[in-house]
Amino acid sequence: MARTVEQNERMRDARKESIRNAALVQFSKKGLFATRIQDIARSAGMSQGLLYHYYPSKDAIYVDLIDEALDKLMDASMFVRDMDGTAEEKIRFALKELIQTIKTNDRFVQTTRFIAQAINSTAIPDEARKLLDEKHGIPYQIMAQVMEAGQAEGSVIEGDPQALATLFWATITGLAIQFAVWENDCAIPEDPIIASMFLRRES
Amino acid sequence: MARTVEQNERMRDARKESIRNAALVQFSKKGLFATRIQDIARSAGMSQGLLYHYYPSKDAIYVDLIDEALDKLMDASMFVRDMDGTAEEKIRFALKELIQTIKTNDRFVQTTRFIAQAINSTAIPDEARKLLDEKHGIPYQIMAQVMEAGQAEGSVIEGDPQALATLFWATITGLAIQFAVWENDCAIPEDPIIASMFLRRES
DNA sequence: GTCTATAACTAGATAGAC
DNA sequence: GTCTATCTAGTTATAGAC
Repeated sequence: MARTVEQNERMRDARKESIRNAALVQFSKKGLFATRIQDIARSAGMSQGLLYHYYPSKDAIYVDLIDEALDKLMDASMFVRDMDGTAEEKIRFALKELIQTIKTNDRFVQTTRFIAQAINSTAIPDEARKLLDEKHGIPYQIMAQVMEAGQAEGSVIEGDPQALATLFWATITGLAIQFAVWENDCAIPEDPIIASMFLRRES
Repeated sequence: MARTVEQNERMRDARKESIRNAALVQFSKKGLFATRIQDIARSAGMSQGLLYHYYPSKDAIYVDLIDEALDKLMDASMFVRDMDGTAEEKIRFALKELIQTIKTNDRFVQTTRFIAQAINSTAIPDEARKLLDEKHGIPYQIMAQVMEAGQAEGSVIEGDPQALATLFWATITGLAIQFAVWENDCAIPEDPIIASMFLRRES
């Protein structure tokens, strides 16, 4: 009996994940309000009514997705911060990975687009706003720390580390949106070009 | 009598503009769907019913705003392209102006935020999509031309001019969104830092 | 021109059959 | 668990009084 219960749990989780997958695609393209609960249900292969057996409301799906997305972003930032190597290496590595991911990973692009929309909108659930306020600054702070370390080691240009971190993430976000919208019809720049913004010239 | 008619026309235009102003603020914060026609009417100091004497629908306001915004963006781009000076000077000038405008001009930031939302959404009126498809590429093309000229004159780094133009606008858009969201609580980088992405080092 | 009241519609959420 | 049918709230757009 215990096994069946456990299996049911797994089935239920899988179903919830397929709802989240469908919702992420819709939300990232259209935002919270323009996405109808019916669109999500259809796209997840179930009726509208059934969706409510897994999530109590549209907002709840949205909040779940925001939470997941922010956690991934934080984890990636912390990975970069804690990796071995110089600050310059960290910056180069992060940019290379991020640009590569933009080019190849649909899910990442959807997530970035989704977060960009959420940040850029005041019309999101209170709980989502709370999570954004709590967590979204962390990748900025981490990147500011890396920039500061780079300045100490002499590889990063002078200037406010916060401003450099803002520039870093603004550029990545901007590129991810461009790519999401224009798909293959969009020339993505090479990552060393972006890195050259932050790094001192070597002779 | 002709005078009164003319005055009425002016009054009417002024009223329409106050509607557009109110709508731009709302749309830029919340997007098309989450903005209620009542919000716009209230913010423009009139009843919901009266608004329909000036605009036939919410979509019509939206399309008017998109058209206006894209035209301004195009004009600014063409101004930069047609100004005197080297490509390097044009790039430096454009970045300086754009960053300055982000810092001081609320209307510009709202407009950028509005366009960013429109581009990043599939849920906009068909006519707005048509205008975006027609006009939004033009600033990119113009900037690509400037980058190419800069490569010819030796001031701009090597690489696909299209990709450099994408990077240029992605960075500006990203920064405008950041600033719109975090207002004063956001360190905006100096424009020469951004320029250094595109320009060769001088010894 | 301006407002209030309302019609028509959409979409989120629920109920109940299977 | 799953669906269809329904309730209900909220919003766009219109009608009609002043």
